[in-house]
Amino acid sequence: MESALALDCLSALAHAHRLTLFRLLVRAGDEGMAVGELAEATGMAGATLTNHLNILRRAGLVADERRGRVIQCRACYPQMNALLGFLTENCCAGSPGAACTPCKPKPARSTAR
Amino acid sequence: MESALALDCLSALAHAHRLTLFRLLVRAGDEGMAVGELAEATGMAGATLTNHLNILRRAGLVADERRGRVIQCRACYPQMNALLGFLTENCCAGSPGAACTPCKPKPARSTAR
DNA sequence: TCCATATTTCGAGAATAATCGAAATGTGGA
DNA sequence: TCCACATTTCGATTATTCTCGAAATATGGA
Repeated sequence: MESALALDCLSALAHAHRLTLFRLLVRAGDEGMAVGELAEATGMAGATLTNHLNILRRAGLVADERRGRVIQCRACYPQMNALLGFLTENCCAGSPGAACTPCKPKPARSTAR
Repeated sequence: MESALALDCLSALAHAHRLTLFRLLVRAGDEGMAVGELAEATGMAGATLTNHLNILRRAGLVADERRGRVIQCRACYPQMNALLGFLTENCCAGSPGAACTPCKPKPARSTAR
């Protein structure tokens, strides 16, 4: 996966609503869920939902298919796997037995502004 | 990993400069890189760099340690792995032999506004 | 103690993203 | 053909994020 596409994927997932949508679809499996079902599950306004779905679609993380009047969405597992591969690429390079020491998130003092 | 932390991690990585920084650190291995080295490698202004590093630190993706006057940063592999685990959690649930059909990113017609 | 170096915080302006009502589009059925 | 339903696009407003100069803080050495 190219860096630009990885960035699209990460940006797509880096939003509470979109992460929720994506996870709903991941759990829904191959059958997926209709846009209307997603609207009902999340309580989002139609336009807002479409906006978020478009972002996920452009990133290749969600695919859809029209079934009559309904549009059925599903998660694109391969794209997600490609993203994971991109992130771990060259991981621990140069440090053979890399310690991979755990570290905790900082308590956030003045939040990046 | 909790959803809120995953969101922090994804948001942290969902920015070209921060993704570049993180990947530089991933490749640098356990030894990591000094803030000054990162500044030189990326050409970012000091304040901008600190801002981005803070975001990565708060997400727990980057840790650092002072060595004299220099602050040495390194990628936190375990946090990254936890993020990957979060994303694949419940993957393909409900669809035993899930097709995982590939799908291409949409060509982006009117870009989500 | 005083200075040079490394990095962070502050503060403000510019750019980008999120939200939603209303109007437009596409589809199936009467 | 005409209508109801599902979803998307348009347009404008509000909120958030990015960026960077300048000032502040921390450290080691003279």
